Amino acid sequence: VNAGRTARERARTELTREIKEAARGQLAAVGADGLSLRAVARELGMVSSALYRYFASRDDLLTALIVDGYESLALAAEAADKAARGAADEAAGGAAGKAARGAAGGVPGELAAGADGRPRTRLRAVCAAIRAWAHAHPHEYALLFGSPVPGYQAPQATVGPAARIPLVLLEIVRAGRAGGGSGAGQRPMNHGPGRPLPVLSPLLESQLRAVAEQFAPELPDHLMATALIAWTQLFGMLSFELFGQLVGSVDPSDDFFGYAVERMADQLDLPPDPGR
Amino acid sequence: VNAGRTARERARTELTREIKEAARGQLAAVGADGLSLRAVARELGMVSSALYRYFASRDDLLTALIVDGYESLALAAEAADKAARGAADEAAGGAAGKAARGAAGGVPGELAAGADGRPRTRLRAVCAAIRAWAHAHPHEYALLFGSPVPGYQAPQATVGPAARIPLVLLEIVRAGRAGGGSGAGQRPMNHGPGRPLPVLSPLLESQLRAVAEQFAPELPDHLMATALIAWTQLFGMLSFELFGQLVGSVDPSDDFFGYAVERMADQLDLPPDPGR
DNA sequence: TGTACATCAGTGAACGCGCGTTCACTGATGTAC
DNA sequence: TGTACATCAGTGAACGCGCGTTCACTGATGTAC
Repeated sequence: VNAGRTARERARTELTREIKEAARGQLAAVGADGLSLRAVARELGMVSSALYRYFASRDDLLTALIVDGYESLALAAEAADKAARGAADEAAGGAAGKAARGAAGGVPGELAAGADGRPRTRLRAVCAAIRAWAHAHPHEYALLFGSPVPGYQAPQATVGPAARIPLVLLEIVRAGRAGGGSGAGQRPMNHGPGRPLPVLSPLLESQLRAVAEQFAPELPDHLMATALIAWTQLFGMLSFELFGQLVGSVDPSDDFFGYAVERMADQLDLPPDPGR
Repeated sequence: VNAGRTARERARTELTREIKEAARGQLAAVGADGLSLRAVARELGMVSSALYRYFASRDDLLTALIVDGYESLALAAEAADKAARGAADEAAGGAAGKAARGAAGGVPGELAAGADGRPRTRLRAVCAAIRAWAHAHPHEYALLFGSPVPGYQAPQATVGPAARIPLVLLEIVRAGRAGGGSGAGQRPMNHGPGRPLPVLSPLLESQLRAVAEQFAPELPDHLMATALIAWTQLFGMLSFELFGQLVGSVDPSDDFFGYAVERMADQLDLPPDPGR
């Protein structure tokens, strides 16, 4: 595959990568608004106009960074899920497990300790991975989930990659419903003693169904809504943590985060840990 | 009070107000990073250097806008709560009600329809007010809760005003515990059938206690934690909504927001609506 | 294998812009006697 | 009530900076015959 590529082509992909890498460095140093083509060019020892051979404008470069960011975060989440899923796949050896391993190119040896494949374990792993990514790339996180860059309108290209992240969550919820050792997922959802769930408006119900039908058609509406709530909750916590809103209350917030994830798992009806 | 003030003094406070107003206009038009002293001065028909008589630097002006923003949002939340609380105060005529009215300078006539003073009603009103404020001032919202402005470090002055908002929430939770007509707040908190609450780590517990002791000492730890979760959840939803993360799922998100608030109320153990 | 032409990457200069902040100044407002 | 001085608001010019983007160009890489 690589043989057929000309020197020019290889140089081009290589430099495109290097430009984005330098831009990410800039991003980490000065934030999205401070990101300047000239600074990036300087760092690469090029003249600023040369960058226009690779990106049509500053906005184009930003878009590329955003897409890469979503992909990088999605990969981190998916990898964490795969690692947590691995052990159970191993034990079950079922078709689903094999398919998942095959698709993701899994290596049996790389399983994390304590990876038992249970949905709750997976949720913990995925949330921790997302949080770790956010902490490792705070400016990229801000670029993806913070205030929109003024004067920059995110093109359609960013929507697809962005959707991969909630998908991981939905998959876990689905597994929690199907697999649950204690049959927890089978009973009608309830979230408090003697307290019925709120009413779903027709509009909300149709919105939820539209989303569900693409990814998890068998999920009941209320569970789908709960997943959406969990999703916003997760990133709400991260934004508060990273943007300094929690200073003075639960800071450092590792334990609060962990606690909230457990509550989230309960809300999502994921079976509790065995032996409790 | 006003008589003792010199013409200079009055002109100064007036102009300070006008500058901030023009700056808020700028903010709404171009965002926080695009906010420029020169543009603000231009709008006021002044020369840019004149602004330095009122604000020592661009950062100082930004800080003032942030503080004003928190205050404006807190006022909106408090007013909504007061309106929802009003009816019950009227009926009960208790000391707490009178104190609240006195402190806030309440006017008996301005009660919203359906204001029954129940904690759940109050939560609904406050959440709706916060959301309305956010929608009315998206750039100010981004300034307060979005990515930090690069190169700008929020000074201590912004912490106090920021804390007023969660206080409103805590007050409602407290009322839900004390008042609950159905005695709902009295039983040990539970959030799912036969499912115990997650363990609170010692660190988290001490963090929660530290916060609680200032504002609501009698709140049990788990309820305090739930309030914190609700707080992050609320702003997580708003950020997703305003920053375009919900496009393609639950957009418009009015109904989703309403549903999430009901779930939040349930989590916070606020008594359900009568007749359900 | 060699030559002629087309494609492309990178250069360097330039355009036009707006920004935050400083500083010496003028003229108006306030204060003390 | 009037005068002398101090305080303060606003001016206008200037400093020094960095930015995104365009454009005509040179020289290297690729391609077709």
